[in-house]
Amino acid sequence: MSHQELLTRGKLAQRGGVNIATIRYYEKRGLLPEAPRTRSGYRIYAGDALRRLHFIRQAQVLGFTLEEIGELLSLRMQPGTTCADIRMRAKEKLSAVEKKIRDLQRIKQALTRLAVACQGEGPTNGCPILESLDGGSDDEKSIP
Amino acid sequence: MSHQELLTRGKLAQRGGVNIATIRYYEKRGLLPEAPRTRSGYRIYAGDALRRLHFIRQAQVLGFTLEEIGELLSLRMQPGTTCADIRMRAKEKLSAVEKKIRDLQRIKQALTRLAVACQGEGPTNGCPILESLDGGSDDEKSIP
DNA sequence: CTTGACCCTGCACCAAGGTTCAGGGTTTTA
DNA sequence: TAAAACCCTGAACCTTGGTGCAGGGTCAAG
Repeated sequence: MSHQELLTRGKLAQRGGVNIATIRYYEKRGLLPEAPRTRSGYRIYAGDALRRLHFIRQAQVLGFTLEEIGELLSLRMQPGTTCADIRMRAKEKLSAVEKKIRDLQRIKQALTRLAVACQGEGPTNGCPILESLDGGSDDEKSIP
Repeated sequence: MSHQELLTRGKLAQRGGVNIATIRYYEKRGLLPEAPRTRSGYRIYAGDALRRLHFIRQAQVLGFTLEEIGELLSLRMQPGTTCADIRMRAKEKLSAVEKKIRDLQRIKQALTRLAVACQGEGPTNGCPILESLDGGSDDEKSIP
Protein backbone atom coordinates (compact mmCIF):
# COMPACT_ATOMS: atom_id res chain seq x y z
CA MET A 1 0.00 0.00 0.00
CA SER A 2 1.84 3.05 1.21
CA HIS A 3 4.80 3.12 -1.10
CA GLN A 4 7.65 4.18 1.16
CA GLU A 5 8.62 7.73 0.42
CA LEU A 6 12.30 8.49 0.72
CA LEU A 7 13.39 11.40 2.80
CA THR A 8 16.57 13.29 3.29
CA ARG A 9 17.63 14.21 6.80
CA GLY A 10 16.34 17.73 6.49
CA LYS A 11 12.96 16.57 5.21
CA LEU A 12 12.65 14.02 7.95
CA ALA A 13 13.39 16.64 10.55
CA GLN A 14 10.85 18.99 9.05
CA ARG A 15 8.11 16.35 8.86
CA GLY A 16 8.88 15.17 12.34
CA GLY A 17 8.84 18.70 13.68
CA VAL A 18 12.33 18.48 15.12
CA ASN A 19 15.64 20.17 14.56
CA ILE A 20 17.85 18.54 11.97
CA ALA A 21 20.62 18.05 14.51
CA THR A 22 18.25 16.13 16.74
CA ILE A 23 18.10 13.36 14.18
CA ARG A 24 21.82 12.92 14.25
CA TYR A 25 21.65 12.91 18.02
CA TYR A 26 18.96 10.21 18.09
CA GLU A 27 20.98 8.16 15.65
CA LYS A 28 24.00 8.41 17.90
CA ARG A 29 21.83 7.35 20.84
CA GLY A 30 20.55 4.38 18.89
CA LEU A 31 16.94 5.54 18.84
CA LEU A 32 16.90 5.85 15.09
CA PRO A 33 18.74 3.20 13.13
CA GLU A 34 21.72 4.26 11.09
CA ALA A 35 20.21 5.24 7.81
CA PRO A 36 21.51 3.95 4.51
CA ARG A 37 23.55 6.50 2.58
CA THR A 38 23.85 7.69 -0.95
CA ARG A 39 27.18 7.31 -2.70
CA SER A 40 28.10 10.77 -1.51
CA GLY A 41 27.24 10.04 2.08
CA TYR A 42 23.78 11.57 2.45
CA ARG A 43 21.39 9.72 4.73
CA ILE A 44 18.15 8.46 3.21
CA TYR A 45 15.14 7.65 5.34
CA ALA A 46 11.93 5.79 4.68
CA GLY A 47 8.53 6.37 6.31
CA ASP A 48 9.48 4.00 9.05
CA ALA A 49 11.93 6.52 10.47
CA LEU A 50 9.25 9.17 10.55
CA ARG A 51 7.00 6.90 12.58
CA ARG A 52 9.78 6.23 15.02
CA LEU A 53 10.43 9.92 15.31
CA HIS A 54 6.78 10.66 16.12
CA PHE A 55 6.78 7.94 18.70
CA ILE A 56 9.90 9.23 20.38
CA ARG A 57 8.50 12.73 20.65
CA GLN A 58 5.21 11.68 22.10
CA ALA A 59 6.75 9.24 24.51
CA GLN A 60 8.94 12.05 25.77
CA VAL A 61 5.92 14.18 26.52
CA LEU A 62 4.57 11.24 28.47
CA GLY A 63 7.58 11.37 30.73
CA PHE A 64 9.73 8.60 29.31
CA THR A 65 13.45 9.23 29.13
CA LEU A 66 15.29 8.54 25.90
CA GLU A 67 16.69 5.44 27.52
CA GLU A 68 13.24 4.11 28.36
CA ILE A 69 12.06 4.96 24.87
CA GLY A 70 14.92 2.92 23.50
CA GLU A 71 13.72 0.01 25.60
CA LEU A 72 10.18 0.37 24.34
CA LEU A 73 11.38 0.47 20.76
CA SER A 74 13.44 -2.63 21.20
CA LEU A 75 10.42 -4.68 22.22
CA ARG A 76 10.15 -6.81 19.12
CA MET A 77 11.25 -10.13 17.77
CA GLN A 78 14.85 -9.90 16.89
CA PRO A 79 17.57 -12.48 16.57
CA GLY A 80 18.68 -13.21 20.09
CA THR A 81 15.46 -12.45 21.94
CA THR A 82 13.12 -15.13 23.10
CA CYS A 83 9.42 -14.70 23.15
CA ALA A 84 9.33 -15.11 26.90
CA ASP A 85 11.86 -12.35 27.28
CA ILE A 86 9.80 -9.96 25.24
CA ARG A 87 6.64 -10.85 27.06
CA MET A 88 8.33 -10.18 30.35
CA ARG A 89 9.71 -6.84 29.34
CA ALA A 90 6.42 -5.82 27.78
CA LYS A 91 4.65 -6.59 31.02
CA GLU A 92 7.07 -4.51 33.01
CA LYS A 93 6.51 -1.57 30.72
CA LEU A 94 2.83 -2.21 30.90
CA SER A 95 2.66 -1.74 34.62
CA ALA A 96 4.66 1.46 34.43
CA VAL A 97 2.23 2.74 31.83
CA GLU A 98 -0.74 1.72 33.92
CA LYS A 99 0.63 3.56 36.91
CA LYS A 100 1.04 6.69 34.86
CA ILE A 101 -2.52 6.41 33.66
CA ARG A 102 -3.82 6.03 37.21
CA ASP A 103 -1.82 9.01 38.43
CA LEU A 104 -2.98 11.14 35.55
CA GLN A 105 -6.54 10.14 36.24
CA ARG A 106 -6.19 11.36 39.78
CA ILE A 107 -4.85 14.66 38.59
CA LYS A 108 -7.67 14.85 36.13
CA GLN A 109 -10.21 14.31 38.88
CA ALA A 110 -8.60 16.94 41.00
CA LEU A 111 -8.68 19.45 38.17
CA THR A 112 -12.28 18.65 37.47
CA ARG A 113 -13.24 19.07 41.11
CA LEU A 114 -11.35 22.32 41.16
CA ALA A 115 -13.17 23.69 38.14
CA VAL A 116 -16.51 22.61 39.54
CA ALA A 117 -15.87 24.01 42.99
CA CYS A 118 -14.87 27.23 41.41
CA GLN A 119 -18.01 27.36 39.35
CA GLY A 120 -20.01 27.24 42.55
CA GLU A 121 -18.10 30.31 43.67
CA GLY A 122 -16.93 28.72 46.92
CA PRO A 123 -13.57 30.16 47.90
CA THR A 124 -11.70 26.80 47.88
CA ASN A 125 -8.63 28.05 49.60
CA GLY A 126 -7.40 24.51 49.88
CA CYS A 127 -5.48 22.96 47.04
CA PRO A 128 -7.25 19.93 45.57
CA ILE A 129 -4.29 19.31 43.31
CA LEU A 130 -2.16 18.47 46.26
CA GLU A 131 -4.50 15.78 47.40
CA SER A 132 -4.71 14.19 43.99
CA LEU A 133 -1.59 12.13 44.24
CA ASP A 134 -1.37 11.40 47.92
CA GLY A 135 0.18 8.03 47.61
CA GLY A 136 -0.84 6.75 51.00
CA SER A 137 1.77 8.67 52.93
CA ASP A 138 0.46 10.96 55.60
CA ASP A 139 -3.10 11.59 56.60
CA GLU A 140 -5.96 13.82 55.67
CA LYS A 141 -6.07 17.46 54.86
CA SER A 142 -5.33 20.08 57.43
CA ILE A 143 -7.15 23.31 57.83
CA PRO A 144 -4.91 26.28 58.57
CA MET B 1 -0.50 8.86 64.55
CA SER B 2 -1.59 11.79 62.57
CA HIS B 3 -0.94 15.32 63.62
CA GLN B 4 1.30 17.71 61.75
CA GLU B 5 4.75 16.49 62.42
CA LEU B 6 7.54 19.01 62.11
CA LEU B 7 10.41 18.11 59.90
CA THR B 8 13.88 19.40 59.39
CA ARG B 9 15.17 19.76 55.86
CA GLY B 10 17.08 16.51 55.99
CA LYS B 11 14.06 14.61 57.29
CA LEU B 12 11.81 16.07 54.66
CA ALA B 13 14.27 15.08 51.96
CA GLN B 14 14.50 11.59 53.35
CA ARG B 15 10.73 11.12 53.60
CA GLY B 16 10.25 12.56 50.16
CA GLY B 17 12.94 10.38 48.70
CA VAL B 18 14.96 13.26 47.33
CA ASN B 19 18.38 14.74 47.86
CA ILE B 20 18.54 17.39 50.56
CA ALA B 21 19.83 19.94 48.09
CA THR B 22 16.83 19.37 45.89
CA ILE B 23 14.64 20.92 48.52
CA ARG B 24 16.63 24.08 48.54
CA TYR B 25 16.46 24.07 44.78
CA TYR B 26 12.68 23.71 44.75
CA GLU B 27 12.40 26.48 47.27
CA LYS B 28 14.48 28.73 45.04
CA ARG B 29 12.23 27.81 42.11
CA GLY B 30 9.17 28.66 44.13
CA LEU B 31 7.76 25.14 44.13
CA LEU B 32 8.06 24.80 47.85
CA PRO B 33 7.22 27.83 49.95
CA GLU B 34 9.97 29.38 51.99
CA ALA B 35 9.85 27.49 55.24
CA PRO B 36 9.77 29.18 58.62
CA ARG B 37 13.07 29.07 60.46
CA THR B 38 14.27 28.42 63.94
CA ARG B 39 16.19 31.11 65.77
CA SER B 40 19.40 29.68 64.41
CA GLY B 41 18.17 29.63 60.86
CA TYR B 42 17.15 26.02 60.37
CA ARG B 43 14.13 25.43 58.15
CA ILE B 44 11.14 23.66 59.69
CA TYR B 45 8.54 21.94 57.56
CA ALA B 46 5.06 20.61 58.23
CA GLY B 47 3.35 17.70 56.52
CA ASP B 48 2.05 20.04 53.89
CA ALA B 49 5.51 20.38 52.42
CA LEU B 50 5.85 16.62 52.20
CA ARG B 51 2.63 16.41 50.25
CA ARG B 52 3.83 19.06 47.85
CA LEU B 53 7.09 17.22 47.44
CA HIS B 54 5.31 13.99 46.59
CA PHE B 55 3.17 15.78 44.09
CA ILE B 56 6.12 17.40 42.40
CA ARG B 57 7.93 14.11 42.03
CA GLN B 58 4.99 12.27 40.59
CA ALA B 59 4.08 15.06 38.25
CA GLN B 60 7.62 14.99 36.95
CA VAL B 61 7.36 11.32 36.15
CA LEU B 62 4.20 12.17 34.25
CA GLY B 63 6.17 14.44 32.01
CA PHE B 64 5.43 17.85 33.48
CA THR B 65 8.26 20.34 33.69
CA LEU B 66 8.94 22.13 36.94
CA GLU B 67 7.42 25.20 35.39
CA GLU B 68 4.19 23.39 34.56
CA ILE B 69 4.13 21.88 38.01
CA GLY B 70 4.39 25.35 39.44
CA GLU B 71 1.37 26.32 37.39
CA LEU B 72 -0.57 23.33 38.62
CA LEU B 73 0.29 24.14 42.20
CA SER B 74 -0.79 27.72 41.83
CA LEU B 75 -4.29 26.72 40.76
CA ARG B 76 -6.08 27.91 43.85
CA MET B 77 -7.92 30.87 45.16
CA GLN B 78 -5.43 33.49 46.06
CA PRO B 79 -5.66 37.22 46.37
CA GLY B 80 -5.55 38.53 42.85
CA THR B 81 -7.01 35.57 41.01
CA THR B 82 -10.56 35.46 39.85
CA CYS B 83 -12.62 32.36 39.79
CA ALA B 84 -13.01 32.56 36.05
CA ASP B 85 -9.27 32.73 35.67
CA ILE B 86 -8.74 29.63 37.69
CA ARG B 87 -11.45 27.76 35.89
CA MET B 88 -9.86 28.64 32.59
CA ARG B 89 -6.41 27.57 33.61
CA ALA B 90 -7.73 24.37 35.15
CA LYS B 91 -9.48 23.51 31.93
CA GLU B 92 -6.35 24.05 29.90
CA LYS B 93 -4.43 21.73 32.16
CA LEU B 94 -7.28 19.30 32.00
CA SER B 95 -7.08 18.89 28.28
CA ALA B 96 -3.34 18.37 28.39
CA VAL B 97 -3.86 15.69 31.00
CA GLU B 98 -6.57 14.05 28.95
CA LYS B 99 -4.34 13.92 25.93
CA LYS B 100 -1.64 12.24 27.94
CA ILE B 101 -4.10 9.67 29.19
CA ARG B 102 -5.25 8.90 25.66
CA ASP B 103 -1.71 8.51 24.40
CA LEU B 104 -0.77 6.29 27.28
CA GLN B 105 -3.81 4.16 26.65
CA ARG B 106 -2.67 3.64 23.10
CA ILE B 107 0.74 2.58 24.27
CA LYS B 108 -0.89 0.29 26.75
CA GLN B 109 -2.94 -1.35 24.04
CA ALA B 110 0.11 -1.79 21.89
CA LEU B 111 2.00 -3.41 24.72
CA THR B 112 -0.89 -5.70 25.46
CA ARG B 113 -1.18 -6.72 21.83
CA LEU B 114 2.52 -7.32 21.76
CA ALA B 115 2.43 -9.59 24.77
CA VAL B 116 -0.54 -11.49 23.39
CA ALA B 117 0.94 -11.86 19.93
CA CYS B 118 4.06 -13.15 21.48
CA GLN B 119 2.17 -15.69 23.54
CA GLY B 120 0.71 -17.09 20.36
CA GLU B 121 4.20 -17.72 19.06
CA GLY B 122 3.69 -15.73 15.87
CA PRO B 123 6.96 -14.08 14.86
CA THR B 124 5.58 -10.51 15.00
CA ASN B 125 8.47 -8.98 13.21
CA GLY B 126 6.51 -5.77 12.96
CA CYS B 127 6.61 -3.33 15.83
CA PRO B 128 3.18 -2.69 17.34
CA ILE B 129 4.66 -0.05 19.57
CA LEU B 130 5.45 2.11 16.62
CA GLU B 131 1.90 2.01 15.41
CA SER B 132 0.49 2.89 18.79
CA LEU B 133 0.85 6.58 18.44
CA ASP B 134 0.41 6.97 14.72
CA GLY B 135 -1.57 10.01 13.78
CA GLY B 136 -1.63 11.39 17.24
CA SER B 137 0.63 14.23 16.25
CA ASP B 138 0.22 17.72 14.91
CA ASP B 139 -1.26 17.07 11.50
CA GLU B 140 -4.50 15.24 10.99
CA LYS B 141 -5.15 12.91 8.13
CA SER B 142 -6.87 14.94 5.47
CA ILE B 143 -9.87 13.41 3.76
CA PRO B 144 -9.82 13.81 -0.03
C1' DC C 1 29.50 26.59 -14.44
C1' DT C 2 28.35 29.13 -10.77
C1' DT C 3 25.29 30.18 -6.95
C1' DG C 4 22.27 28.89 -3.35
C1' DA C 5 20.28 25.36 -0.76
C1' DC C 6 21.51 21.00 1.37
C1' DC C 7 24.34 17.55 3.51
C1' DC C 8 28.69 15.82 5.92
C1' DT C 9 31.80 15.79 10.37
C1' DG C 10 33.67 16.98 14.82
C1' DC C 11 33.41 19.95 18.53
C1' DA C 12 31.67 23.66 21.46
C1' DC C 13 27.93 25.39 23.74
C1' DC C 14 23.20 25.72 25.96
C1' DA C 15 19.14 24.98 29.34
C1' DA C 16 16.83 22.27 32.80
C1' DG C 17 17.20 19.92 36.82
C1' DG C 18 19.96 18.73 40.18
C1' DT C 19 24.35 17.57 43.14
C1' DT C 20 28.78 18.49 45.38
C1' DC C 21 31.98 21.32 47.75
C1' DA C 22 34.16 24.58 50.94
C1' DG C 23 33.85 27.04 54.94
C1' DG C 24 31.42 27.73 58.98
C1' DG C 25 27.59 27.54 62.72
C1' DT C 26 24.23 24.28 65.81
C1' DT C 27 22.36 20.28 68.15
C1' DT C 28 22.69 15.73 69.85
C1' DT C 29 24.89 12.09 71.95
C1' DA C 30 28.30 9.33 74.26
C1' DT D 1 32.37 18.77 76.92
C1' DA D 2 33.86 16.90 72.91
C1' DA D 3 32.87 14.34 68.79
C1' DA D 4 29.37 13.14 65.61
C1' DA D 5 25.74 14.50 63.05
C1' DC D 6 23.02 18.24 61.12
C1' DC D 7 22.11 22.68 59.02
C1' DC D 8 23.47 27.24 56.62
C1' DT D 9 25.27 29.71 52.22
C1' DG D 10 27.27 30.67 47.71
C1' DA D 11 29.36 28.77 43.90
C1' DA D 12 31.11 25.19 40.99
C1' DC D 13 30.04 21.04 38.73
C1' DC D 14 27.28 17.18 36.54
C1' DT D 15 23.77 14.74 33.37
C1' DT D 16 20.25 14.77 29.89
C1' DG D 17 18.71 16.24 25.79
C1' DG D 18 19.67 18.83 22.54
C1' DT D 19 21.74 23.25 19.27
C1' DG D 20 25.04 25.94 16.72
C1' DC D 21 29.22 26.57 14.28
C1' DA D 22 33.25 26.02 11.22
C1' DG D 23 35.10 24.03 7.41
C1' DG D 24 34.14 21.51 3.55
C1' DG D 25 31.60 18.44 -0.13
C1' DT D 26 27.05 17.89 -3.27
C1' DC D 27 23.03 18.79 -6.11
C1' DA D 28 19.60 21.52 -8.89
C1' DA D 29 18.46 25.88 -11.08
C1' DG D 30 19.52 29.57 -13.78
